[in-house]
Amino acid sequence: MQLEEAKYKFIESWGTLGSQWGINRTMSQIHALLLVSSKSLSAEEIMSELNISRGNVNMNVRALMDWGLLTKELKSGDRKEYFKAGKDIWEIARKITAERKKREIDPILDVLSQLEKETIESKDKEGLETFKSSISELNKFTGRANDIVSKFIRSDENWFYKTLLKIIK
Amino acid sequence: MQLEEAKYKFIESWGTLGSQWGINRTMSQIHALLLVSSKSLSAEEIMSELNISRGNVNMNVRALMDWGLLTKELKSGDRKEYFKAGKDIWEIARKITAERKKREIDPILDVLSQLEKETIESKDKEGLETFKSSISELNKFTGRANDIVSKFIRSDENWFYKTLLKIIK
DNA sequence: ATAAACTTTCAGAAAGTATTGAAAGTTTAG
DNA sequence: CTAAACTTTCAATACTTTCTGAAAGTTTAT
Repeated sequence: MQLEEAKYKFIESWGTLGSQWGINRTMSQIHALLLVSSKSLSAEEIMSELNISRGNVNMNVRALMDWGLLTKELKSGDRKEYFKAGKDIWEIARKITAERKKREIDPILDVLSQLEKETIESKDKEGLETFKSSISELNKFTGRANDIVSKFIRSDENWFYKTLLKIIK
Repeated sequence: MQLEEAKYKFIESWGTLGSQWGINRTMSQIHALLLVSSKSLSAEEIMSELNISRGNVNMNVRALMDWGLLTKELKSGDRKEYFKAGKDIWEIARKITAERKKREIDPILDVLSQLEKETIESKDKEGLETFKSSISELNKFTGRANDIVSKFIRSDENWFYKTLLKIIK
């Protein structure tokens, strides 16, 4: 298989994965492209590699920089901006996790804790009890999940390996 | 706050969470509704609680049953079908995890392992090396994540608590 | 057997998201 | 200063996903 074909396959799959995760397809594809590329690429090059418009490249490259997954690189004697992806998978994983925690876990935890504090009234005693206990269970679970995730975000690779050993036992 | 209002808030947030996860909003809302409900509900009741159509209820209730999150219940002397959500959060988490692993991790692992086995050719030696090492790192990482997830899916609540203690230390 | 009570299906409509491309904005070299 | 080289923005458009509702299908009681 030729390198170009292999890259294409990978970019394709990574894009699909991203879209299942609520991350836009193009954003994942740009990330994938830069992840397996040995050199940084200009907007122009990304456009032609992925057959997408200038505007689309610009938007998604900015989003990827917000996530901390891409950095700009300026080459001397060239006015173009070049983009480069960090290659450390653990760091990538931590950054994606951090961003997703912020978007997904934090808001639901807010709602759950707020609902748990709230005094809720109802004539339907059984319904009230079910509601309260469901919310309380969910809150407990989500809180724990959040603790693990937070720990992971702050961790280094080494910690992860050690923990992994403990888990797999 | 009245129970109805609290329920509505919860259903709303849960639906939003779901849609960020690539799970359809209505599906998450139906699940949320049944999760905090003390009694099982008919299609009719779900329709009017969530203001959605008969067809929509039917489709999503079936999807939820496929995920193993809902069960049908038949009441004697009544021809309607009633639906009921499992209340055990750990079990819910395991089921959702299993379903997502199947949809998300397994396919990408397939692609990654296939690409890693493949003999890839290119004149661009540096590009080739970067590609191979990225794929290999990703494959290692994804494989490990998969092991943890698989373990979790097969685990019971007890195992989870113990592991959690080890992780948090 | 059949009609009432219910469930399922699915084509078209509506809603939600992503993409384009051209115009506006910015930076830099000379 | 200004023109060329680039980046950013955003309204219009294309694409994707979800939802509706009416028709078709199924089951059950009599």
